[in-house]
Amino acid sequence: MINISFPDGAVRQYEAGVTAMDIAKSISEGLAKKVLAAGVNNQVWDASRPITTDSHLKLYTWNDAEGKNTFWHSSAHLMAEAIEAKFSGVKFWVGPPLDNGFYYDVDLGDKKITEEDLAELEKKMNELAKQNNVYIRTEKAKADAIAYFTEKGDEYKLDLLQNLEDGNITFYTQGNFTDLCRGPHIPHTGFIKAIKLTSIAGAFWKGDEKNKMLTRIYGITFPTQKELDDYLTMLEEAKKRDHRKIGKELSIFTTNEDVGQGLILWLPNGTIIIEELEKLAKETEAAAGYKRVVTPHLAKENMYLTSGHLPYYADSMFPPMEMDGEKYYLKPMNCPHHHKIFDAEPKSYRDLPYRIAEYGTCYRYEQSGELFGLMRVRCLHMNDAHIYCTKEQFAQEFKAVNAMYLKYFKIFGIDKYVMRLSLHNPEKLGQKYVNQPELWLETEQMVREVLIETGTPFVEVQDEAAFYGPKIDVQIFSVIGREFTLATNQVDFAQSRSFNLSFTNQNNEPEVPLIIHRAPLGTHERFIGFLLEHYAGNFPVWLAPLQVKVLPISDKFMDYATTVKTALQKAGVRVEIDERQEKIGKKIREAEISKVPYMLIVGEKEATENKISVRRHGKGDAGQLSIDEFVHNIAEEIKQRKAAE
RNA sequence: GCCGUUGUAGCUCAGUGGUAGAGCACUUCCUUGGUAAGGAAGAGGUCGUGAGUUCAAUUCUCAUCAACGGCUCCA
Repeated sequence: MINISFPDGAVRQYEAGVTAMDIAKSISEGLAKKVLAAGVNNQVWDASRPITTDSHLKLYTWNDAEGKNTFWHSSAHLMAEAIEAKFSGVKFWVGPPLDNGFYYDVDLGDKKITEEDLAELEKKMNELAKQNNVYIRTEKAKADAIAYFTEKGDEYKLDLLQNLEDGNITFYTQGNFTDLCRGPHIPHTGFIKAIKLTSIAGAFWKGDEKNKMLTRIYGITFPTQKELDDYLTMLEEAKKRDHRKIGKELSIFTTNEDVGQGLILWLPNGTIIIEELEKLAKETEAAAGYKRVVTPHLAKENMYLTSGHLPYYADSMFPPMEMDGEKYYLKPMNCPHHHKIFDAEPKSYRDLPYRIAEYGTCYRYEQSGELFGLMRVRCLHMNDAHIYCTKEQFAQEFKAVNAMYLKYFKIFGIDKYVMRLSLHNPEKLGQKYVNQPELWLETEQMVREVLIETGTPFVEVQDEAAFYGPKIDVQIFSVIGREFTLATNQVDFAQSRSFNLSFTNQNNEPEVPLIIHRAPLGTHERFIGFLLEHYAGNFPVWLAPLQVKVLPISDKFMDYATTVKTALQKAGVRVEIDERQEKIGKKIREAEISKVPYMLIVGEKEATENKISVRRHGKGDAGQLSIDEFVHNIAEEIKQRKAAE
């Protein structure tokens, strides 16, 4: 007999060789029907795997991440079985679970899979799932496994085997499909009741673009049809918030083939948002002691050799323009220009921290396949600034920048983000990162300490630093789940040396400053793209391109509507009158659809009483106010940059 | 850049080897209406672009441009 202890502290005795499934059954049949996997001494096991020693046991169901992962991993195997049944001779790479669903990378050889095939594969999967085939775990010696896949001619699984230790090699079989797999798996395929194969995509083998491209098939499965339906509905809802869709509906931006890929044309509505953001940034930066500068979009080759951009960043730069025997580059970042400004006049320690800010226009050659609406573009406007400071001043300056983020995030109500400490990769020193190993470690530690000291939760990620130093990135997710860096706060120990920047310290000696690169509002492009999704187009009043729409009941009240409009315009409010000969219901409907925060309905009643009837977007009738009251209220709401409700 | 899909009116989308349709938007007229769509008429597209096959191409083929889903890469 062995002792099995449960999360609640209970300990019960079972025969050695008992499975988690047996134990679940001994508790209740209902529970047994839901168990997908087991946690045995903090390892995830098959619920059907015999337990032979005293153990801690957790039972995982669909409600646990471990349960879902196992479910989706098993679903990947089920899909593989269906693929093998339909396409003979395919080879499989890996099929892991994802946050939502799973994929399998396959080499289809000469064959091709199309969207139409997905429906057939789903059908086959459903058929196989209904057979309640159990997932059978077997162990093999490495030599046997190698022999097995050599005979099969499966170079992918042989490659996987290379990195596995002998004695731990497991296979799983369900129905007619056997795969090299660490597991674990759900008890049988019958748990999988609802299946949707979502897309086909190419994926480089091992994620290396030099390797062959495999076919990746994505899918998602659920224990019930309802959950699948809910998931698909949720996806549809998310698509409605997509900034590309809302951006078009609200006339925020457009693109044009003749202008070029990734080059955004900001329409008047989008430009209003840009100007409001710049106003906020300029106020905030002025208060924080930044000075503003303006620099050109171009610079000569030599500067980018000095800065390190050409050695480390050339792939992201547009090719040079030649003029009078000189090569000129469009700037991918503002920093080199700013360094020249720092260097334009001698600096003493009294001038530091020297903070210069610019809404700089940068051009980056992003590969065509990476462009994505406003989130990934080739011409971007950065909320940029550089702080030149001493080592002693660094922590305080860096903290002040972090505080600035948080202040902005509060204004915008941004609360779903991940702070990422982005570190270098020592293996890529000299290629992707400047070759100064000690300075990397030293500055990374400085940044880490600032984060710890301020109690900011963060994750550390290797190989995400800038070429000139470590950084903190604020990661956000688009509605369709893509991750982006929204804001960034970076240390640069490299460029001040390469540019020979110095200041005179208190001992009358030259000293090299540290540089902080920071962009709390990121770029206009990405920030507004994010905001469109964040607010689903329902901007707070201060940001809304049109803040008030006056809706006359009929054109008899056009004069009064004009009086109202004029009063608002005088207070700096963005206001229009709907002058069309339409019924009020239609005017309201269209104002609602265009997401104008305030609709003011004016007719007989209002005109005689010198009032307006207020309707708040998304909320409906908000009662009557005098013109003066309303003007005062909205002016205050705008001034305070009140959050969207 | 790579793999795959797509490209028809301002928008959303039908459709066809014999030079195109719907709804909404737009224009005009009627209507002057009180909190999410009043009625009628009209205008609008050489079907992304270029070549090829064909008596004939928007439809088939190829190339190219762009968008979308991923991969790789990154604010």
